[in-house]
Amino acid sequence: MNDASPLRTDVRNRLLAKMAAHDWALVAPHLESITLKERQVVEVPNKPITHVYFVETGVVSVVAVNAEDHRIEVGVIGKEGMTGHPLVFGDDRAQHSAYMQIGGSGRRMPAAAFVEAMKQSPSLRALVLKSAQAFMIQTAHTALANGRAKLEERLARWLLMAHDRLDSDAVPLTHEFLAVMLGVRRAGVTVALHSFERRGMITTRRGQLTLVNRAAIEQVAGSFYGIPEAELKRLMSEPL
Amino acid sequence: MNDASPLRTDVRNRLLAKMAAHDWALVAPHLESITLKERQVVEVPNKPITHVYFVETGVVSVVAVNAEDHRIEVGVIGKEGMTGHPLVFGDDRAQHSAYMQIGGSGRRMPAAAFVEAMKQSPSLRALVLKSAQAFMIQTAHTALANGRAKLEERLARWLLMAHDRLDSDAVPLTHEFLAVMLGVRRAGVTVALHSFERRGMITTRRGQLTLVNRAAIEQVAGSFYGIPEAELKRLMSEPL
DNA sequence: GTAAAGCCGTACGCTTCCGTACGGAAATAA
DNA sequence: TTATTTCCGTACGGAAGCGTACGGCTTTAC
Repeated sequence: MNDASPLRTDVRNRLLAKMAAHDWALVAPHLESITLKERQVVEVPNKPITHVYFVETGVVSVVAVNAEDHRIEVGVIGKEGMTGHPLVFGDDRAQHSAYMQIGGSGRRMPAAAFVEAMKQSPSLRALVLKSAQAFMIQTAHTALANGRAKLEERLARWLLMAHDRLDSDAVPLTHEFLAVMLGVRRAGVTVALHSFERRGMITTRRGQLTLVNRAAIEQVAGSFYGIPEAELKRLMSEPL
Repeated sequence: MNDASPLRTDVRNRLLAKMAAHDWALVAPHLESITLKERQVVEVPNKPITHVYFVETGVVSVVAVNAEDHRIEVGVIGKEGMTGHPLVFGDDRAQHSAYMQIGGSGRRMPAAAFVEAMKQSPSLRALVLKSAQAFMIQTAHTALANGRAKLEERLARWLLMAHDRLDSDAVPLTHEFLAVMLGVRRAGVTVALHSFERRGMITTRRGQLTLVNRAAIEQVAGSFYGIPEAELKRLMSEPL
């Protein structure tokens, strides 16, 4: 498997990195490096997907919304994955809202080019299907956490998922946005983060918090964290 | 599209019914009619999937479970769909627990035969991908309901989803099982169902409830019900 | 027919989290 | 600098739902 193509040396997205050489050759010409600013919208519900984003730094929030504007995050995407899963299923439009929750950078390619590449390569299809499956598992466990976990457990889970996708221990987010993602009160997040800080698990300052004791946070999240991560690892370490 | 093959006349599963003739020809020889008793286990977490089930009557619950045995239903499957979605993604094992929540009947085929048929037919792949996507949308909205809806709203949503998949207005389930699926107390379900009954929305008797005013139940569920159903319709009415 | 098991109705105290709101501190804009 | 906005800390009453439990009714098993 030759993946020593010059352009690939600085690819940090794990899907792009894992692609077979011939799939990379299919995809690379259409890739565009792009900075992803926080709050930048990536997908709009019921609108056609314009690009597939391969995140390299930063975190995308995928947020389900209903007719009464109730909303909640159903999953996050970072350097381990890609946006635009509906394309993988043969659909052309997004179901959920998706936007950069934490700014960063990545590559993107037009949806049409992605669909064309999928059509041409079974191995590429296999790879992106695994990515979609990993995301689906994440969504299922989000449903589990939403239904059964307490605020602190869910918040800890979210911090761990963000941490997994960042290169630093700092999470540049306001309480307000954490609250929106979890579907809880802003004030509730403030109190919970305070508790975490008092217990030496994080430090905080305006608009940012920093993990300082990940193990303790894992303990709070308990078994609500871990399965999607283990499954992702399994899926991505399997041979194509 | 010739779908007048003799065996197809009594096919009530919508996926099987929608298959192109050549896909049906690929699948049919491996199908086995089967009765699906309530509580019958269909998939076990982390175990290989043995069969794909095309439900014709009855309802399958797909339940996510974590290491501490917290569990919650992440989706239901009836005559509109199939079990064994991980196979569609190229995986051979189940992530979640799946079992007949309401008994019925259907057809099943061995997982290996299903995988082989998928390999041979792009149109079959396209169809089952749509089914998987529809289920994924359902899971996302379950996550939304779990995080933001009240018990009554969630219960109403569940009753509607079950009703959509049954041929009668009767739902043969105990409060206990409804509670397990929603991840709430059995007593909470009892009280909520009482309220529904007082409001003339359902009638109840031991181990069974009957919808009598579906519109009223839809009103309780509000916008937590409907999007996955609309999306399913859209996906299944699209050309392949 | 009697016993056992399963299911439902109800209750009480308690935890969690909501809705709302207000003031102050920090950052940003003018 | 000053004004404005954003963000955070805190508070209070209240709603929702939990854990637990007990008793009675219904169905099933023997």
